[in-house]
Amino acid sequence: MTHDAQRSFETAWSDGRVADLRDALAGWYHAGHRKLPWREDISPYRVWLSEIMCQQTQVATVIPYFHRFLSAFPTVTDLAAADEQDVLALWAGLGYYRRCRNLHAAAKVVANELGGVFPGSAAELLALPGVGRYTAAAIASIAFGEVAAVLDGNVKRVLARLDAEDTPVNTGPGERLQWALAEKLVSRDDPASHNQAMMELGAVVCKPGTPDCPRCPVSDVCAAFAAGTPDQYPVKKKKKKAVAVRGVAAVCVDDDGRILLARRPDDVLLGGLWEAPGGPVDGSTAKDSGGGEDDGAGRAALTQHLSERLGIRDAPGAYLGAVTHVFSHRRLTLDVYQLRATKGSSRDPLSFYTAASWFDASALGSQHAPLSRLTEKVLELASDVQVWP
DNA sequence: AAGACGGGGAG
DNA sequence: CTCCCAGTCTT
Repeated sequence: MTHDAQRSFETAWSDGRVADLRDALAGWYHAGHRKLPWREDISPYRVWLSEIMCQQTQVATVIPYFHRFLSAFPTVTDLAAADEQDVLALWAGLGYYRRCRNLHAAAKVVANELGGVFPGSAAELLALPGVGRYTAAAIASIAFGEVAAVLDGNVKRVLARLDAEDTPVNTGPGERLQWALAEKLVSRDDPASHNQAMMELGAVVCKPGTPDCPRCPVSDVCAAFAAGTPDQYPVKKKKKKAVAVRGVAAVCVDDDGRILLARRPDDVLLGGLWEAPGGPVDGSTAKDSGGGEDDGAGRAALTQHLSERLGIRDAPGAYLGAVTHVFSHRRLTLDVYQLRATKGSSRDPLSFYTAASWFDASALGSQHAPLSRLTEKVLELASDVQVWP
């Protein structure tokens, strides 16, 4: 932060204002808060699992996944011993699949190198894969009572409004300013409740758009409320829009109703998941990359991908239609073709996929093959046009 | 500093 | 449509 920002920051947060904030926040939180599964039977394992799942994911989305994981893997040792494909299959649909592989890797570290006991400090937790500054502080404070501040999307919004901060929160200077303020404000007596209260406040009162200031316990120490401009915070630098891209995929079903799927490599989009084989169509880099129709470019790209990636040299058959899917940084139009089953087409070494296998199409969900929502859309399209019964 | 990385909910 | 969500990692 700049020297001026540092000085105004110190001036703005007198000991009295800090104490008022902590007390009002604690009183509000203890008077009633959401009952969340990971707030009961607190253990490092449960807190860690919930924090990883909650990264960039809404609480309501996480809850059913949290229950399924705990049921399948009651302890970190159980998780460490599981097959990674089975862990991914339970994670399927939650997104950001790197989180899942990091989760599994961290479980192995804890189980195999640390005797099944989680590190007891934020500094040590930070060394686990998938655990950054936020998550390390969350686990350390909630599970171990360490005085370590958290800064997530909720807290950023709360702090930006408390200080009417004009520095964009999604920039280096803005982040440094906010971490410093969060560390200054965190309660020395009960950091676990303080951190959860800050996030709870952001989630249920100090919401994006129009906050519910009349119900806010800390409005009397809030600069944005005093100025009547809470809706103007947090200030953010605009993100770039997702660019449109085009792809092709083949639905290949044999006479026994089994479908050919291939597993994507780890270090790519949707890494480790299975899909109907295909790949990108290198179109013009113009705004509209085309797609959504049966054309020569799509057929040529699919023919090449099937040959290079799987050693399949048959040409695509009927055009089944298109599915669209939006990622955070890509807007994909995927053209789907049928492919005549070619049993025993000898397979060259896989160049992109890490595996290829036939799956019983009527029981895909129970075969431990993790599928993305995109692939589910492809299978749904094929089912709609009755590629298989 | 900027981009990659999913999917769904809310307005 | 847009924005956002109990962020982390790589380049």
